[in-house]
Amino acid sequence: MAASTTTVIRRRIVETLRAVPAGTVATYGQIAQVAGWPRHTRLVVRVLREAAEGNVPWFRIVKSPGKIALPKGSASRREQIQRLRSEGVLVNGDRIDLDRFGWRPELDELLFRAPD
DNA sequence: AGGTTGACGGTTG
DNA sequence: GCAACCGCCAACC
Repeated sequence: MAASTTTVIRRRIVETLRAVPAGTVATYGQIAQVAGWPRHTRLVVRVLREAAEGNVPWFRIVKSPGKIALPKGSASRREQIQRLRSEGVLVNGDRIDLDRFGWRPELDELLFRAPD
């Protein structure tokens, strides 16, 4: 059976989400870009909402300025902050310093590269 | 088929 | 720094 294009894109997005290491955060746009579909950030949002149950680290995804996207006062927002802190990510109010905790896929490559 | 809806993002004032 | 505005695109009326 032929998979629709969006299904393929969603699969790539899920793969990318799973690649975000613990102790780091990625932005919605970043996930879309790394997945290879840079204009599909809104699809990332959808996938995230649906996969809140799946084995996807939904709590490691934040807005581009490093701010928590979930509505203030929501239980899910508190859960996200708690989960992030529990793996060592510093959360000041609703912001995270991306320079320190932002995911850098390039660095992951270094880890897997054979030493010179 | 056409309008609305978002856990968004870059740009602008 | 922030908020409004527009561009984006699949899902859902």
